[in-house]
Amino acid sequence: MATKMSSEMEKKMAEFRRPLTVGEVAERAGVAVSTLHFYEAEGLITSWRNSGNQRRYAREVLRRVAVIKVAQRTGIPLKEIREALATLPEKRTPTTADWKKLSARWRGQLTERIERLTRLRDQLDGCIGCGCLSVDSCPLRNPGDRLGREGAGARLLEVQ
Amino acid sequence: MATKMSSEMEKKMAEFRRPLTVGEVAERAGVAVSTLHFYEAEGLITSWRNSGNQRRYAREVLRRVAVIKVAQRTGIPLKEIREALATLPEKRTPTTADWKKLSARWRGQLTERIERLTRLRDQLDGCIGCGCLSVDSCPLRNPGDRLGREGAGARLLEVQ
DNA sequence: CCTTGACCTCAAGTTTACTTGAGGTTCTAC
DNA sequence: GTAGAACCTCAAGTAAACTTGAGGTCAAGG
Repeated sequence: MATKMSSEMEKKMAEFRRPLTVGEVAERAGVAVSTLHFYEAEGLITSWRNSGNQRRYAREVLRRVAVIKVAQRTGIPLKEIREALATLPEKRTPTTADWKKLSARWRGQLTERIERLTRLRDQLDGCIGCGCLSVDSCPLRNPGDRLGREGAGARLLEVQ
Repeated sequence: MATKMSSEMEKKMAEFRRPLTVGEVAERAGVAVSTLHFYEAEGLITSWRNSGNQRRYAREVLRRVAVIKVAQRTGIPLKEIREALATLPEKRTPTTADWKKLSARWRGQLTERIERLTRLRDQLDGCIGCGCLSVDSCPLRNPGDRLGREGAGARLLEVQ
């Protein structure tokens, strides 16, 4: 009984397993076909070819592309994304735990970015108050009260 | 008595008024000389030339460059920065109020960016919880519960 | 005076993340 | 079996924000 199923059901399962074409992946993932070509060339995703040299994708690629997009939105460059993705197992389909690791890693970076921007906004608030961005007294100009003798005003800001 | 001053004092005032060379501006502003050339070509800063065709800058340029850097850190492209700077009065040296307007404008954009990133982080948190980034159920994949019929999953995210 | 460091211009190169185009092949549906 | 959509490769283009390089001028100190 458990091994029996309707031919309808079989069809659906076959459909679910069917590999995807670039066009399908592009549409479902919301990216251009050329982007998928590009990601493949950059080693971010993989595919195999059918007899006519056309790309075929496992459904997993959809999640991968989604992850790439999310990571990008957090401001992470593709290079780093590729490195992070490289930590995923190649043999088996990545598990929940695998994806969790990536999420956690990026969450940290995202938090850092948010904090940096928030600090900047607070300082900008102060500067609205004082109307300044003054060369001598503005925290945006002179973080940590270094009075720019070394002429590193703006640069120090970037580092912080 | 009020009109008298030592020659030392006079020297200092003269020094303070003295226009700056590119090299000086570069060092004090913490940017490369080539960057200043570039900013000038882009209409972000201005200078005049001495008899030997070398650039000379008013001290005000230091504040301008600082403002540019701050704006950039909030993620605003040079194009927009140029437009914002163009609202400053050309005749007189910008006042506190003038700079305030810019700060306020950018503060808004900065806040928006922070909020966007924070939302993203919250969603990522959810996804760490569910370990997913699942095609069907993850808010990062399907914002606003649109189930991607239109295949606009990831793209919609960008817009939001 | 003369050297040396600071400047000058203009063109071209760099990085990131893709897109566009040309020229040609494959697939699908009628 | 044929039209038209979808696919292929490879080179080149794009945008942002600068940097680098070549070839030449200017200025300040000894």
